[in-house]
Amino acid sequence: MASKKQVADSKRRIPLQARARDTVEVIFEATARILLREGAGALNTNYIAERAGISVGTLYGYFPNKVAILLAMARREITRVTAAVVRAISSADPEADPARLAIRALITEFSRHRKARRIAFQTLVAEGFGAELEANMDEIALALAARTERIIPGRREPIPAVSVFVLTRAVNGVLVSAANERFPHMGTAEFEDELVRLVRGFLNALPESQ
Amino acid sequence: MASKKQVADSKRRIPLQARARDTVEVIFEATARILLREGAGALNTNYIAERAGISVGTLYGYFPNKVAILLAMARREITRVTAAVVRAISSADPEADPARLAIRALITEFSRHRKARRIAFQTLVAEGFGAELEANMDEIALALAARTERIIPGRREPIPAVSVFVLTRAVNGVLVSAANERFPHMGTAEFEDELVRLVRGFLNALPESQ
Amino acid sequence: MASKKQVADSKRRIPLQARARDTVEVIFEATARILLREGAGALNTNYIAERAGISVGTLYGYFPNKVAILLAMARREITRVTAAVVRAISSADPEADPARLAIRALITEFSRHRKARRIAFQTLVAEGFGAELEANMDEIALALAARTERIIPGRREPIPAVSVFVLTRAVNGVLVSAANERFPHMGTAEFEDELVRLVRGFLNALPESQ
Amino acid sequence: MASKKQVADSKRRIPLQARARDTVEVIFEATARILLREGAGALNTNYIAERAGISVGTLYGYFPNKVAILLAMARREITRVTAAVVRAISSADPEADPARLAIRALITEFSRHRKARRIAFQTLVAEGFGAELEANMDEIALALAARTERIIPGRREPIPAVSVFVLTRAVNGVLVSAANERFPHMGTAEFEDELVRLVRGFLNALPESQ
DNA sequence: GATGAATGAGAATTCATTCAT
DNA sequence: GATGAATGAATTCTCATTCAT
Repeated sequence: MASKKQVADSKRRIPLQARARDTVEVIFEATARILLREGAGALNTNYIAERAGISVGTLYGYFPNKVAILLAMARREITRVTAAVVRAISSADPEADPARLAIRALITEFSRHRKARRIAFQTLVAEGFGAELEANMDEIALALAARTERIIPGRREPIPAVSVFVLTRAVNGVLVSAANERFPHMGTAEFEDELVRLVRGFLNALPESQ
Repeated sequence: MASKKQVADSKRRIPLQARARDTVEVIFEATARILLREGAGALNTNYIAERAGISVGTLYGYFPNKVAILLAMARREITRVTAAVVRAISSADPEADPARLAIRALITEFSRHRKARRIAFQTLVAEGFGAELEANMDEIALALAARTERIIPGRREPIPAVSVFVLTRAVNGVLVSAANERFPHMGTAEFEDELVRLVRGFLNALPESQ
Repeated sequence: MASKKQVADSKRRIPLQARARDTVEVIFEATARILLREGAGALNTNYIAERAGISVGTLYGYFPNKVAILLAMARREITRVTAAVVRAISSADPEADPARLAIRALITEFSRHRKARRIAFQTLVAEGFGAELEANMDEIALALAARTERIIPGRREPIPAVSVFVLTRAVNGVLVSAANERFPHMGTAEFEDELVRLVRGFLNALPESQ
Repeated sequence: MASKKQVADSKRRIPLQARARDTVEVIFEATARILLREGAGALNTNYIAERAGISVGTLYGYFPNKVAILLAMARREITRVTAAVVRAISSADPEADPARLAIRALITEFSRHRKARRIAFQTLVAEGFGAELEANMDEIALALAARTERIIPGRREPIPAVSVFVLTRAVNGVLVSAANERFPHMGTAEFEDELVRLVRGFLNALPESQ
């Protein structure tokens, strides 16, 4: 790693055409595969290009530097997860428990790409881009908060920031660990139930919930 | 030419004598200081040795490579945290809530060395030794489980494995995030209360708790 | 960190294009020059690159390590010597003694590059590729054997394997020693005569030479 | 390799006592084993000491530097071979052919230690100590020359220097190759016969052999 | 005499990035 | 747009040798 320059390069071509989108995809896949199979230590731009079946020069046509690749991967992942959760909450059966819907969506998303995504995230945190990554959890929280009343019937005041922090990071922590440790119950109803219990238990224990 | 890298490690100086322990300590301190003040990108073996006031050769007498240093640091940290929590639960005032004692000890430990430890941990996970990290959480859980009755008055059956998993990883997730994101409430009573609420809320919601 | 050394060599630039051949040549020349003028102790990859007027990185694009350079040089040299001798035997005056032609060609070839080739050869043997060296002698012997009748007039049966071994290694031993010891008579007619005498004397002493 | 200093160190203790002789022996054995099993590239003083079961410090008590170890090994070997051959020529049945006796002794000696000795020699030649090593062959030649008349009945004039050179290096070359290539016929009567044929054939072909 | 931790100059090797084709 | 050879600063790692105990 130890990058020297990280100046955003605005004149890089934006992936608009199908070809360009393919190339980016191919780069992401190669990166994920290396991260997954050989670890962060084996990740380097020449190797990514080789595995992606393109030349380094081409790779640098799409990303200004190595960190940018990881950053783009992580951002896309974040966007995906957030969108999936928000969609789940919004579009679903109005009878259903929004917390459970959110958790179900999160479990589904976290089951994909597992390790590669985590390593991408970690690399980024190590490079100092952690803040951006955490922000998305608050976005999800926000979407849920908009339905506070449905989640905590009768409650009107917004949930305190500290509580939001604890709850979101708790859920995230469970999912990350489950993905990392290849937790065997990851996809089961039991696991979902436990996570829901975690959330509901916490919310029910909130004070002046009235 | 083309040396075959002798069995290695067997010839590594083993930290047994006082002098050796000092050297390892000095290497850890230098590593932590660099990580803290200059970031992971500035970490290299020559620099560690220089800051530690020893020669590179000596450093390589104790660790086979850079990653090994981080790994050793992470492992030591794990041992420390686990020990501190177990100690807190065991030795303390029998009136006190064991869950709160554990959380308080965890918060204290996670507040130390933040950045250095985080990078060491990330290395450990990135290199595929994540299992060790998780193992210690289960050790803590075990210590707590031994006091199930005190934590959940009246309950006799052991808490199910999935529940233990969810709870431990939830707490860990919150603490890791708080440390990583330099969460401003990290040391406050409010934060502790919220974490305790997370735990108690979950436990109280457990079924057939009788 | 801890890179796993990607499959390697597959990504090594393969000397096919004119440019690449030039680079390899330039590396060989620089290596030979250093060996010649400053000895094996002064040979290191950075220095080779510097003398070759290329960057170390480029050098590593063509050879995976220092030993590989010496190995490649030795192999090329083997090929050269063998080809020169075979050519001498085949294309020359039908009146001439093939044994003398072969010896003359060998002396000519062994007089070139002396030191550089010797070190390259030694490396090859020391690294366990000695068999290659020997293989070429057998190839020369084969070429000569095809002319057995011209060499030993009247003889029909092939020369026994042990005899071939002794004769080829004897000639090789003399030439190697002459090159290594900077034998002052190396280029003289007297030296050639003595070698021819060695060969002829041996052949004439062969039994059942009907 | 690439030693910087090679000043002979006269104040080194001379191996006189049994203990000292043992230590030297143990060092030689370790060196030979490494050379044999792992090649010249794996040879370093720390490793030799480790394999020899002594400390580096002790090793340096017996040899002033790394090259000195190889040199001592090679010298001892040379002395052995030379002595064995001279002994064979002198003490044996006066009826026997001295050339054959010498060759038989040489074969016996070359069958021992094979590769390790060769690598020691090569290393030394590469370090510039080749001349000394070659000298011994001339010593053997001298011992044989003293019996010229017995070897070439009737001849009085000494054999010319060039002829001596060719003959000694030829025999040496055959033996070295046989040892290196683990020539299967190394110990057979046939092999001995061929070598004798090489010598006798050459000698008989010498001019003015009145 | 033996020990082995420490030294540090020096050699090997990597990899992000550029740029001429 | 793509290519991939070239670059070289930066790092990792080695090992002969010393010397205090």
